[in-house]
Amino acid sequence: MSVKTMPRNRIFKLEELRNHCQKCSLYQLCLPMGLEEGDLNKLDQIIQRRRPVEKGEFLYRIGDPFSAVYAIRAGSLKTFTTNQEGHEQIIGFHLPGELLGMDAISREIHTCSAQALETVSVCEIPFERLESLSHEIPGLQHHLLSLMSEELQHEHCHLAVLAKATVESRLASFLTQLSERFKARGFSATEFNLSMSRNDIANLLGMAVETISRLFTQFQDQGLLKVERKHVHILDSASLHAMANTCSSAISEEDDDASQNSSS
Amino acid sequence: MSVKTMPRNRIFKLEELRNHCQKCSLYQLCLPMGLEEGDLNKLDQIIQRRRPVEKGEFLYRIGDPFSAVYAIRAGSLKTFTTNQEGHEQIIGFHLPGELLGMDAISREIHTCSAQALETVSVCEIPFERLESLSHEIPGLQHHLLSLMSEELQHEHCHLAVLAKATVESRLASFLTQLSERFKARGFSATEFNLSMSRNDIANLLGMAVETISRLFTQFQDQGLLKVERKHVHILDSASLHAMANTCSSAISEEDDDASQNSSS
DNA sequence: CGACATGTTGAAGCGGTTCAAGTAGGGTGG
DNA sequence: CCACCCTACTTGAACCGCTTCAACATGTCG
Repeated sequence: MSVKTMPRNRIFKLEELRNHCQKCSLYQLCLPMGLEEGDLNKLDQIIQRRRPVEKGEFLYRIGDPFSAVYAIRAGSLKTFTTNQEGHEQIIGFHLPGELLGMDAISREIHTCSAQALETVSVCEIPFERLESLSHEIPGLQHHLLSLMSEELQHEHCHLAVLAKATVESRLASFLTQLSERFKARGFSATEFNLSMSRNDIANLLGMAVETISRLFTQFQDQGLLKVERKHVHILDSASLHAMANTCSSAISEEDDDASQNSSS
Repeated sequence: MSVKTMPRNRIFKLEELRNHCQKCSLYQLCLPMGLEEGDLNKLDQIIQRRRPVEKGEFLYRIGDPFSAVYAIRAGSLKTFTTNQEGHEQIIGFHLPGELLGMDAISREIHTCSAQALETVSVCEIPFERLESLSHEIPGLQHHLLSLMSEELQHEHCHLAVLAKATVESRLASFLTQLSERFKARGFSATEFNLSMSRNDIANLLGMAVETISRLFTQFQDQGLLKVERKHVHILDSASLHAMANTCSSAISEEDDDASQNSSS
């Protein structure tokens, strides 16, 4: 019933371990989507809370054996691969409510590293137990597949951006998507802090840091946004969105009113 | 027991519908991996064979309702998205034994189009039935997740290539991976025909057709390969592989002897 | 307060695109 | 079977978007 001996990680207060998913603010984003209360309890029982991962620390590294997936409760991370020459390529930034590590399923070792951009709190979900639970709970299996499918769609858009988009379009696309993700989490879509460095953004978008810097100034001069170090305030999200020219599958259902909102 | 009324598609001879997965040469690549005989039969019963898809025809298009995934039996396809301006971005080329369409799970509509590069034969697998079968068959659920995880890994490498690699490195990476995929299917790893046009390759790798053309001549001059129209003969796969500089997760388990093979 | 990381701005250089022209297949109809 | 066309591919030369290099500014942390 209660969580058994916890592997090498300090655990949190016991009451937090019970019925936590129901209380979690990330309810819709994370795993429990569409599950019934009884099922939620079952899920809760296999979830472990790990001690916070401090900025710069790794949640896992390339080559680590795969044993669990991680749901982000707070903070943000970056995932990246390394090529033969040791060059680091950032795959994505990850926000609360997202599930990390599913790409390791087939090889049973992690194929990218996950590093905290700020202090991060995660739920560790042993994958074997999650998998067997998916056999009992119909919605869970579908939800796992669904999450991976979303990840694929997102990568497809990222591919399209890297393959052909101009630098303006890349940054616009990045900011637009980030804005929408914040919005989905109940934060402001127009004002937020970047937890990642310019270097990380440049890396993700396949360009030079200097170019990112120049673009931020350019966007500011054009009145698209205000930026001061990490803080970004989007002023003209419609233009930014038009500039982004993302692939059609990236378009959310509420795009129309999003562009109406700020076209004034 | 037998397959019911087939939706709008001509069906093949009835005996082909029975126990087919066991006889299929793509046994290890496709779905049945690690399943027992009884399970294979269950799977076989939900699989439908569609009439061949001719070159240029679509298996599905962006926006089509998602009802099935497709296992490629013969031939090859390309999948691509379209951005707001209508620009087509190729996501990947797909060979026999691969499963197509899983990226549509979450939205229940296809987010990319799949078009045949040559005459293609596919097994159509109604997704709802595949999903419920996954509840009965433990290995199947894992296999589905595993396939999607592999797809993610592959996209990660593609991302890394598009973000930073030089044009030489991109084409080398493309050829190396294609070669390995042919090898895995029992074809020659050093001699094969490209089913896609130079245009398609250029699009996939985010560069101009002219550059692809120049690179093929350059590679030939360097003695890395011989190429005549669609036919490619790789002469120095070791150098090509070194040039590729792919992300480490792309490295297959047998890379060592692969590079030894041709380093003479 | 100094030292180091991070970010900004300017100027030069180059990798790859774009434009332009030409070549080669491959299919069609006479 | 050949003449024809059209598409796919190749090759050359000019151009330009972005990177690279360099110098400086600004935060941040011990």
